Amino acid sequence: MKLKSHINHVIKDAFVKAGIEHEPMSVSEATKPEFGDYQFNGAMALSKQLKKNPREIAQSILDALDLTGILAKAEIAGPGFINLWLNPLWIATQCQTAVHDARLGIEVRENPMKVVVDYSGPNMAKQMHVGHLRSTIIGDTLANLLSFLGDEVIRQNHIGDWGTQFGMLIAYLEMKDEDGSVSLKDLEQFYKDAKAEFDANADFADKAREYVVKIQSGDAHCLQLWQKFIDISLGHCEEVYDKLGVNLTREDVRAESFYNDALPKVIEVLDTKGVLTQSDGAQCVFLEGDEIPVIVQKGDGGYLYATTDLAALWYRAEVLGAKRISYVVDARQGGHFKQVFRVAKEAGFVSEDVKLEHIAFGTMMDKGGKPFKTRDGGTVKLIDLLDEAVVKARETINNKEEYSEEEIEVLAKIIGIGAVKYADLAINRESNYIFNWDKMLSFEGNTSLYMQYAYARIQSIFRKHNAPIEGDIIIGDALEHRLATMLLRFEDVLERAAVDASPNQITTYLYEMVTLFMRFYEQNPMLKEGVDEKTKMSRLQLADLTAKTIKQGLDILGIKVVDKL
RNA sequence: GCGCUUGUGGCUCAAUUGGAUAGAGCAUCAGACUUCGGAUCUGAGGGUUAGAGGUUCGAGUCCUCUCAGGCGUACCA
Repeated sequence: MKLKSHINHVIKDAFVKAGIEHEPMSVSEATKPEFGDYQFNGAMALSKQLKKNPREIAQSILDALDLTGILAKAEIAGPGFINLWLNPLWIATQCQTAVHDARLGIEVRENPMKVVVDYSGPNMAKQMHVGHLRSTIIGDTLANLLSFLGDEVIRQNHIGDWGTQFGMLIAYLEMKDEDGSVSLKDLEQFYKDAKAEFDANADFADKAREYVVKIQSGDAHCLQLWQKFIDISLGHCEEVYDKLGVNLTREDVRAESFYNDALPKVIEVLDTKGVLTQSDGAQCVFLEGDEIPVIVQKGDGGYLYATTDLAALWYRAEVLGAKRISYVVDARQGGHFKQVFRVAKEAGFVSEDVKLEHIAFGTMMDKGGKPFKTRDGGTVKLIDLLDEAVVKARETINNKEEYSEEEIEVLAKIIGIGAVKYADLAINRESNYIFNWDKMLSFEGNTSLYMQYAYARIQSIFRKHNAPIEGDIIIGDALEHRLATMLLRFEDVLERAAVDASPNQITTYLYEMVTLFMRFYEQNPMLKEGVDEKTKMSRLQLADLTAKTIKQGLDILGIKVVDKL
């Protein structure tokens, strides 16, 4: 239900009827229940242009307003606000439709867009660490969201599988002379060992350097070793994706190496366009207003990540045909993307109508506000963090005796992983994020468990009711009115979150909606004695729509729900 | 130095993109239980939105300056 847009239409009609030729601004949700459900603030903005008192303008809009359909009441307040009340009958009908619809009344986009979402992007030489968490889950949420709304989403995992370090790594893998399944269990250790060998053994170091060249020139033996290494390393990532419940597969991988052959072509195109400048031996693109150039080829002929990114942009725009390309990458790379995007457009790798965006996010911090590290100062492996989350989640489960060991295992996974994801997605992605176990595993406040609890409670009511639910939704009191309106806002919230690529708009909405439900639930009994059948059925359906909205919302965030906690 | 970015109750975060009296949770204090699962709900106190100017009907939000933090800053990604 595009609620806002429906109300905007009513306003627009009033504008036409009142003879106001300006395009009305959009209505917004009322800031307080006393001010109705929605408010229109456009009268003040128009007052200068029309050279009229804002209250007079508001009055003329009000006089022309159709109060027979969506809207039931409208009032002028303050300097010229128009407060709008929705028609309870209309709300009820819409909720009724939504609760019986698999998509909860949310339309599939009429004009789907082809969108590339670039996220996760682990380095194959290392194990995934906490720094990859945010990119992976924010990107996955964005992809889920756009795809739910009807866009054609192409997930891209731009893994780092190319570069000088791989010469050393495969030379070491060869030296170990085994299939890698043992030695590559811990990539961190493997890297350290290889480096130690590199520093201590001159022959090995020579071989490592030789292997770098050999991989790049397509030597079969070295490529085979390299492939084996990448397969095992990627397998580690997939284990993490699996635990996280992230929708990334091998088909989504377009590694750095994938663009290798296109790199000379990138330079050639830049040269043809005449934007290439040689500076200190390197091939550079100088952008107007920027002091630092984009270096696309090193003095020794090697290519850089800007070159690969340009090739990737070309591939995504021209081959894949994307009209929106979203990079979910750490905010610290803002400068890099700003430059690369400019070069891509100026050199024509990407046409003007393609939207390029850097979905930046802040760094993960510990409780003290410092970068998140292990006790001895090392990076925290993502897999360890997730395993710890499951262990901690298990501790929060009450009444363990009611469940089998297997059930507890499943529950702990859903709760633990869900908590980690929700806590991250619930804050504005651009600010730094303070990681706090106690907070994320709490049942209070804007946490995944509060949502889970509400969901489970509703399911519990249905188990108890255990009979068909029929009849109409009837908006009985102010609280039901607010809850129903809130439920109908879901699509507007999703649309907005999609435009801004900000998952926290979804979590904020879910939290407010669930809070409203909890209040409704305290005040409006369903199965208790003395509730007449019609009211009971109506309330059960509101509860049902609430549960379905929670489930759908969490599903977009990549979080599962459970019927029993 | 230059550039980007952030600054909101003790703490962690919101604020519908310029709208009404800046909202939540935690913590503190006070209430509601023979519970449709109290892992809940109700209420109270706590704010000059870092500071100073400006723009306008209206500013946490936009502009300028100051202060404080974070990040980036030529051949790593």
